[in-house]
Amino acid sequence: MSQTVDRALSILPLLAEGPADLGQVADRLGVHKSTALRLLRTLNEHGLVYRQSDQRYRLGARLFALAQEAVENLDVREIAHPHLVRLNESCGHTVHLAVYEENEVLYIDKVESRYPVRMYSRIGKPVAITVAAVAKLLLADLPEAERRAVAERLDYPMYTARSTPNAPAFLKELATVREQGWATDLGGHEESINCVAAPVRGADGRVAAAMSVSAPNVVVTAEELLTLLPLVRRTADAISRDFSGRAPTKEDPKE
Amino acid sequence: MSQTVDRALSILPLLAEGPADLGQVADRLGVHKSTALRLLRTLNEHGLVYRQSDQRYRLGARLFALAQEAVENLDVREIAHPHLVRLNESCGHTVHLAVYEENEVLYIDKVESRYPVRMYSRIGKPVAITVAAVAKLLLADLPEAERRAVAERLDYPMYTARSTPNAPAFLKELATVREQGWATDLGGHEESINCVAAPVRGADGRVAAAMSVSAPNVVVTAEELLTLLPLVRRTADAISRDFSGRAPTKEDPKE
DNA sequence: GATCATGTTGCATCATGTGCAACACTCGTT
DNA sequence: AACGAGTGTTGCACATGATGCAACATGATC
Repeated sequence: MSQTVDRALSILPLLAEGPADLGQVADRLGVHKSTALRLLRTLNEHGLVYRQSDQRYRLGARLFALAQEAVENLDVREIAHPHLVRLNESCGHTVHLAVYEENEVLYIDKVESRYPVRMYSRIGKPVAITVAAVAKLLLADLPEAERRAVAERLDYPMYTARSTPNAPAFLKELATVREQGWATDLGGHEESINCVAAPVRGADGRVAAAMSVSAPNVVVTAEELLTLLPLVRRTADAISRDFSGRAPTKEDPKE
Repeated sequence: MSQTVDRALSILPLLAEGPADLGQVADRLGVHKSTALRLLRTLNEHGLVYRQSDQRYRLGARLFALAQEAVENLDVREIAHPHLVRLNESCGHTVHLAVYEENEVLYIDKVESRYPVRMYSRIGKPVAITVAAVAKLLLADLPEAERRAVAERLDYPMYTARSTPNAPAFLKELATVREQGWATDLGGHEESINCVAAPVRGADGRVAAAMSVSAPNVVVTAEELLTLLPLVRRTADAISRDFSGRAPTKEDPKE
């Protein structure tokens, strides 16, 4: 669309791989050094790119700040947070909130387990989309055609023996999830970790987000974790009510 | 420098305030709607901006992913992490790692407290620069002139009665910190929270990062927390050794 | 069904971004 | 010291590509 901006933005993922100097950037963009220089300068002025002491460029601090502000401003997140905390208080395990956006599912909130053995994850980190319970819920709600399309173009890494192996298996699983209105991940991502998840729906009934409770085998067995399902579903429903009750993506409280 | 890119990037902070529609964006940029549209489209293609169901734009998912990758790739962070974990295991409190970059100090790593009462903070979030112990260490090491300049242009919000009130007081504090090689924040940000911090130095002796241990009054008193100082300093020194031993910002292991 | 607000497209104009070539600078080499 | 390789930087002439306009589409409101 806009060539200049397109080039400038292409620099970001490139730098995400690691610091690079002017020449490398110019080469990989396929432009003259002077052009790359001007683009980098502009990015630098906006704080998206930082020039370190050895003159190489890397991603800048403003990027974090922007991502921060963005995540803080998500309506669902704000509404859901207190519920997640309460759920964590009553069961003690790690609680996640995730949304789907253009082929990615990502965690937008997390309340840490109170047990010493924790699960690795981070807000903003893309989720293992083919196995995570929250991902199943979010994808299961997509329109038939899109769901198929997404399923087809995904990779199916075998994190463990229980990982979803391929697109047909995934679609089958999505159908089940869609049917029952909740999802699990029993050791599909990490051998010893299980999750149960439930959907948060907006005013239009579409799944707007998904929340899950995760715990390692060493703390509770899968069966024990499943006994939490009603509680998880109740929490998700409560969030849905709060979320769809007011500001159904439409009007903003302020401005 | 590059007008088009400059305009496009100006959209990001604007959207960080909250979702906006095409008209609003065009107005605030001072350009024609069609121009704003093309810029937004380009941003959208790169995933930095997302178009929500009501047609308004907001910051997109790729932004998080980028910030994630960027933070994962920071050399200091990678090297420091195991040390931070070990420190957390031996004292149980929240451990932070922070760096300075262009007028901002931000947390780049964190190990959560094992106590139920936790401190609010998040990786990527800019730190209260005038009071945080880590900020003092990072700023204290800047060259005289820059330190002065930064101190002058900062705001000095009075979070509590113990917050640093103004530039002269801040510079005085920085001098002390520089002298003694460690820093504290005793209720300067949140009334009930205290921190002790120590610097991580690169091969050139400059402060490359700073780490801190934080705990609320209800868990340990300020005096008790101060007894951890030697341990914190030893940890920071260990990180410094690891960090300056190899890859002192110069050559990259790979490529 | 008329009116308004908003998003979208095609196009002519010329401002802007482009690559080039020359220059500055820092290293490491002899 | 002098040299040369590698890299970052500047000024400039050219034409590409970004711009605003005006016309069209869409959909909400009355």
